Amino acid sequence: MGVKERKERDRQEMREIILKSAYKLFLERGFDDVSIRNVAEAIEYSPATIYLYFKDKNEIIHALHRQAFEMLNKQFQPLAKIADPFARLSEMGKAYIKFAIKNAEMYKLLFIRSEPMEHLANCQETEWKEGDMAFDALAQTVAQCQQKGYFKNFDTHQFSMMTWSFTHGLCALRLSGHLGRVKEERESNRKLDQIMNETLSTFIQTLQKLKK
Amino acid sequence: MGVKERKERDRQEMREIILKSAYKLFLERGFDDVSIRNVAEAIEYSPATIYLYFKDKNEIIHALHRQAFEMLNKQFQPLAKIADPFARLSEMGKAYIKFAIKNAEMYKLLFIRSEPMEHLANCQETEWKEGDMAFDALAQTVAQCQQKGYFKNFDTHQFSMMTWSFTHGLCALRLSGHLGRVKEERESNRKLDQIMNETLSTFIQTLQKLKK
DNA sequence: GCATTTTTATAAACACTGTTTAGTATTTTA
DNA sequence: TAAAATACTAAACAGTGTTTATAAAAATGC
Repeated sequence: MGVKERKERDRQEMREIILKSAYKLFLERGFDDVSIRNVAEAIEYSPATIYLYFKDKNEIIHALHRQAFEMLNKQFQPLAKIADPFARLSEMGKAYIKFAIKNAEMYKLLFIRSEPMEHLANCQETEWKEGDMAFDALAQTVAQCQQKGYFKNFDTHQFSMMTWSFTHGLCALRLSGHLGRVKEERESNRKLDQIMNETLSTFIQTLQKLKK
Repeated sequence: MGVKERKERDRQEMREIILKSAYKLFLERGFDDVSIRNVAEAIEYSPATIYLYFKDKNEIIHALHRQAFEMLNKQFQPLAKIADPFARLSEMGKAYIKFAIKNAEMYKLLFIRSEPMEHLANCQETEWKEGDMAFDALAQTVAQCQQKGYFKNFDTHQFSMMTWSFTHGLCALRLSGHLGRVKEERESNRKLDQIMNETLSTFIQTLQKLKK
């Protein structure tokens, strides 16, 4: 009588196959240039079959969104062992930027696209575990910095929001192509990666001076 | 023999009509939900006619992109009369955020969408007057702050990049719907506008402490 | 003024998109 | 083995950006 269980396993397996294929195609061609038909062709099923396993394209997006968040959180895990919280904060910034550059399409999915957030809102999900986990890692580090005397008289949450806004802004400008269009960067022959590192350094320097 | 001149005027007029209609529809429905056919219907011409005046949809986007930049630069103009450069910098941040919230679709066009930048690259345009103007307004203010003793030992350009990254990041997170999904913000009943202002304040405070 | 060339506009088509429906195989259950 | 449930798909629907062939209108040359 394990039929139902096996069917459920098969179902999840098929979902995984679809997601894996979609993920691969998204990385290759970018998000907007992959259609349901492309995914169907890749897994050698008809387009309609996809809709037996996912409500619509947004549900696929959202599933990948969760996976991408797990990837990002994994990038942060090794940094937990850095004892000095300020050094850790700095390395988190670097890791964040590195992730955004290396996984551009995934980063867009995580933080730039509106669809995943809209899907979340449509599902009436009030929680958002993956997102909270990533932000908490930042907020905790900020809190520990404050315990060590940095950023005194700042609200921990507000301060964390600020650092996230900065780092995201830098990544977003890079991925949208705006960074390379700034006059100074156009005319210099510095690589975009270098520009980003320098801008991050400027921010870290700024924070460093806040140690009372 | 002024026929050619009149025809050129008519041509520009038609381009304006198309742009005006497209702009209106974009504001109403958002960018992705307006098709060439919608624009054509609004101006009571066939879709193919649009292609006699614009190479493709991207050229329309780019034309609106330029107009949006002029709008943004106009928002900054009144701030030029603020004598204290630090106060001006602060007000520029506020004006920037206000613009992003009030003209969400235009902001997306300006700084989030990749298409306008891609179009710029495809045209082999090396210059970017509108963009430079906006950034220069920021860089000049930063430079004047430095003359007054703020942000000493920082590179003007790097520092300007940092402030832009922060402000853009904040706006981008808001417009993509991520801001309202942060745990603390979910659970508080503060308005998103208020959150943004508080985060900006935190940033301004941070900068203020950099006055040697 | 009339024929010829140039310009302007469009209907229809092309190759796509996400998604739904109706119908056919296959598998499970009774 | 017959009935019910499940898995799958071909075809269609309504839309997208864009191109092409064709018809109407306007400007030009004689």
